[in-house]
Amino acid sequence: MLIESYPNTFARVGALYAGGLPELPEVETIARALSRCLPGRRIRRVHFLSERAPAGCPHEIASRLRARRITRVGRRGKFLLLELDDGDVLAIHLGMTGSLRWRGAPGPHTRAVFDLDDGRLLFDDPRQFGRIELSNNPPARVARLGPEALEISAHEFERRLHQRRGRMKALLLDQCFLAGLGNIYADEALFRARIHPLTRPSKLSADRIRRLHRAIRDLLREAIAAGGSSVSDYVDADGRPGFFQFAHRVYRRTGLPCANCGARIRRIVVAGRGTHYCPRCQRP
DNA sequence: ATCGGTACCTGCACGC
DNA sequence: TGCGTGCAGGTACCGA
Repeated sequence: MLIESYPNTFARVGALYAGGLPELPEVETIARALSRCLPGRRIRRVHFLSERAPAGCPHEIASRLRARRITRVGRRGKFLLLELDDGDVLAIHLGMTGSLRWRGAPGPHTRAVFDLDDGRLLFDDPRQFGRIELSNNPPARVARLGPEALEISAHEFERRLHQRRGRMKALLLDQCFLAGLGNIYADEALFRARIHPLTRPSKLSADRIRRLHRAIRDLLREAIAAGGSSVSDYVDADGRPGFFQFAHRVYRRTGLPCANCGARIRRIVVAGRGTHYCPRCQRP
């Protein structure tokens, strides 16, 4: 989430935790916002406030970044990519609670400060799952990502599914299989496609797979549209009504009635993650 | 090779 | 009231 006033947003019903997990739509929204202000700017100085944030030696990264110009901002999966004028790429992963702020003051959870020739970018991350990595080509973690969730064709999606044998929920979370989905959108996509999270890919009909492919695409597009609209003036983008409502048909709605059939939403653990589904709409 | 489980981390909800 | 405990999850890593 790109936010201007950290404490303000943080106080907002814990939105950062309940629904602000940075998945593909959030990172895409941030990338679009940053691509309007970062390209062309030069990095004056980088300061890491946590040893954990940088993937590698913080002093070396800061030194290599000094005086570099940012040429382009992109996204790959959940990675934010800042391309530099010397060909290096700064890959930022927001982890679970990471956020970026433009032109604010450091707060209690600020882990990195990027002073630019005009402006300042802050990296906040309370739980410190986020990472900042600098490399002269796509980092290994980025290179081994699967196809983009929004770009894969239905045919390719089906082909890759048939190569795997795990549970559908675990598969959707696997970034090597498909890049961009997190726990929220995995649950929501399976609900839309009426697929039980424990289903194995070999049990799915071609029609069901096509429905899942479409569900993922529609879900992510809707989420980006919602995020994008509220972030057009990202500077005070700390209120985005409508976004989280749409996202939560099953996610963290345990015990509440299914919007489709009224059955109570159930919660199980799959691949170590809380997994929410409708026992009636999503039969095994 | 592939899969499932665990560690990392910290704010918060909950119970005694 | 205050403290301890468990939970949340993206990714790396480990062992089977």
